[in-house]
Parts: sequence; structure tokens; C-alpha cells
Amino acid sequence: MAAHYRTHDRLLVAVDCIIFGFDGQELKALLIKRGFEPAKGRWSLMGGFVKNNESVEAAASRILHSLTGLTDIYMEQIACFSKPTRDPGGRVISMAFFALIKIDDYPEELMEQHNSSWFALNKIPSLVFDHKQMLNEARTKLRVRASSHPVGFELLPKKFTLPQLQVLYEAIYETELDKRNFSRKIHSLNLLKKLSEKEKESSKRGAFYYVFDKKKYEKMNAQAVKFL
Amino acid sequence: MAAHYRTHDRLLVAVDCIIFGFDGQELKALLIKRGFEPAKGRWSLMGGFVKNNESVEAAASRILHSLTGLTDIYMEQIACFSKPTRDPGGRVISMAFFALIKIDDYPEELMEQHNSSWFALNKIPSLVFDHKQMLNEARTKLRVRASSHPVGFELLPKKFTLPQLQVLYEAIYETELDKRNFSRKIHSLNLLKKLSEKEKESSKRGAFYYVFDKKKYEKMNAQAVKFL
DNA sequence: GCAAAAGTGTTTTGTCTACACCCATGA
DNA sequence: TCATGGGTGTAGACAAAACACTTTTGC
Repeated sequence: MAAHYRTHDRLLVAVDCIIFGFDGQELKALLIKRGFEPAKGRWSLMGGFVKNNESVEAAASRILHSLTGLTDIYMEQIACFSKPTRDPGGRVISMAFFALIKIDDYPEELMEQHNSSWFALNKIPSLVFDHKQMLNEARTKLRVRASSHPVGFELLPKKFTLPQLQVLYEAIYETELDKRNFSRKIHSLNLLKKLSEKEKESSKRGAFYYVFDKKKYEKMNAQAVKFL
Repeated sequence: MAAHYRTHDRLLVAVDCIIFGFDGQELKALLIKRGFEPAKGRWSLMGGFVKNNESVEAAASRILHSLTGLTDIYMEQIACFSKPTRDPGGRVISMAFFALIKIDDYPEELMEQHNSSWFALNKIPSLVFDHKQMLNEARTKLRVRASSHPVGFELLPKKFTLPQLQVLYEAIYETELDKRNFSRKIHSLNLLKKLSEKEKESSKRGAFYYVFDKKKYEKMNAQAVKFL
């Protein structure tokens, strides 16, 4: 590996992750209290620096793992934020990612340990730097993505009911959906397996559980399914 | 501006631009023969390094300007390419952009001067590094973008005819469109102003010129118009 | 027996697609 | 006068939206 590019500037490259979770009612984002200067003590996205020997995706995975203990998190690039003055601590460009996790997979202990907390999207506190903008773009991107790819399931437990799925999509799109149309649409995709078991907590009658049939989805090698 | 992040790795950050043009028949991409090692003499996207005091967008604009002499080029981030081994010349992460220019605005002299050349998208030669992948993602992104935003006009002269516009969209989507449906769709958007002048080169009858009414579009502050 | 959520079909509306003929003009 | 590309309307197919009642069961 020769060194041809000696004369050019080298920059600090960070990744910042918008981690979305769903509590059954609302979409939430995981934020942490910054533990170091500058802006120590303020709410911020989870982030870190990209190392010399890793891709930005690898950096994001590493950082997500260090916060949540999870691996194989669904993740997607949003955009590069690179205004020279965006971080008063130095010249840092940041690649923003959104990540989708099942909210229950993130253990409470770690929340205390890392000073992290879930915030409903309409109750986001002031954030450091350009993190609010990143979060807004993440939301937009999530909506776009969810409309053509089955990413919602990343936010739900393995087993979920149709009403739960509907509430999730209503949260993502910030709209109300008609349950008959929703049900028909979902079933027409043929991507769910109905279980015989029922969820009985939220109603007396109980709602059937479903699981997402990932294999089937991959088989139909659909780049994009018109989802909702 | 303190220096808080001293211990972290610094990386070379590049931008690479997929410059699209339209010659009235086909979509083309502007490529240049690399003038420096590594991979000197091979076809490549136009790129360069991001400087310490500029954003990636500013770097892309600067680089596009240096190649084409143009300013205010329509431009959009595609994705960050960052595999550690992607560039044998060193550890460089690259932000890919696509750019849309009017093909006639790029003067022939500059093509010789920079060893650049337009290539139809189905006749792209072998490219350095991961540039082919960047180009493919650019194409996808252009399609997505053009389906919901009026970006096609960036590729056409100020005055254009409906048949010209249709051929452009057929090139972007790689499909044939029905001219009656196309015409109705375009007119229903109410974003074109019909001129009284006609284009008479490509037919005896002549086709009316139109211009895109950018002000009107911005007034309807449409984030997204379902375009085609 | 009633409150509360689950589940299911039909009609209406609007959008997308397919399709064919006349028009204006230069050669 | 004819060859060439420009311009226009309508009917059928399909998908999306609106809409209400019955079922189950714990209390």
C-alpha cells in the first residue's frame, strides 16, 4: 500500500447513530448524556470516531454494540454532515446512520450505565451540534424506507399482532390507518405467518400473533415491495 | 476552537462525482482519465480531496467547478464509500455525489484539457476502485429522485419540447412511455410554461418550446411532487 | 349482560393504462 | 402529395379509500 496522497488534509471522521425503538405506542429515539467535552452533560446521539482500519459501517456497528450489547442491528446510512464548524471540539465530519432495535432488547442496566434514555419523538430535548437535524433526516428516511421495505419488523418483537403492527405504522407515518384496509394490505403481501397463539393482555378476545417470514421475503428477491 | 479529539485517527476524505448529462437521446456520464497514480491512465469519476476548511458539498462544488467551469450545479449526496481497502493508494473514504448538468454547458475544449469524455450508461468502461458501484447507485438514486422531484430539467436546455422531455424520462427510467399519457401527466402538474416559439429541427411541423416554472414549483413548497 | 378490542366485505372513487386518428409542414 | 413527427381524448382495469357490523370474552 503506497502513500500517494501525502499532501492532503486528514479529517476526523465520526459516525452518529439515531437509534429508533417502539414501545407499543410511540416511536422513540435513544439518546445519551455526553460524557466528555465539549458539550459534556448535554443530550446527544450515540456516536464515535471511525478508526483507520474500519469502514463507517463497521464503526457504527462497533459503537452500537458497545452501547447496546447487540449485534446484527439493522442500520442504514442517512447522510454526511460536514460543515466545518459543526463541532466546536474540532474539525469532524460525521456520517449519520439510523438503526432499528427492539426496545426490549436494550437492557435497563445499560441505560443507567451509559446515561442513556428513550425519548418520544415529539419530546426530544435540545441536542448537541447538528444532531437534531440528523434526527429529523433520520425520521424522513425511515418513513421512505418503511414505505417500500419491510423494516418495521426490526422494531417489533418476533411475535406481534396485527393491531400492534398497525400502531407501529401509524407512529412511523404519523397518521391514522383504517384497520380493514391495513389488514387487507398486509395479508396481500403474503409475508406473515399466523401463529395459533394469541396475545391476551390488551384485549379480552385476544389477537393472533404473527411472525415475519424473512426467508420468503428474501426468496422473492424483491428490491422493493410497495409496503404501505 | 479547542482540540479535544487528539487521540483519534484522521482519514483522507474524498468526494467523487457522477456527472450526468443528456444529449437528446441518451443519458451519459462524464468520466476522466486519471492523471496520477495509483491507477493513472484509467477511467474514473471526477473526484478530489476534502480540505480542512470546507464541507463535502463545498468540496464537490469546487471540484465540479474546476472541471466544468460551472457554478450552481445541481448535486446530491449518494452515499459514503469507506471500505478500508477501496483505494490502493491509501486509506481514503469517499463521499459520492451525483450532479446534473446541461451537456452543452460543458465546453469541448475542457474535455481535451482534462482528458474527460461522455459515456452512454450502457457503454461505461472499466473504472477504478469502487467507482462502478458508485455509478450504479447514482443511477438508482437519480431514478428515485426524478420520480418525485422535478430534477429532469437540470439536464435539459432552458427551452425544451415535450418530446425532448419524454425521451429524457424514457432514458432515466429505461422504459418507453406513452406520449398521450406523458403529456397529460406533465400538463397536470402545471409546472411548465408554454412558449409561442417552436423547435423546428427535428420535425417539419415543429414542437412548442416549454420552460420549467421554478418559481411556481417553489411556491407550492412541495417537498415531493409525484412526478412520474 | 356489557364493555372493549378483534376481525371481516362491499361500494365508491380516483388513478393508471391502453389505444388511434388528425394536424402541420418541408421536401 | 406524401412522409414525418406533433398533438390530442376516451373507455376499461386496477388499486386505494371510505365505511359498519359481528365476534369473543373477562369482568
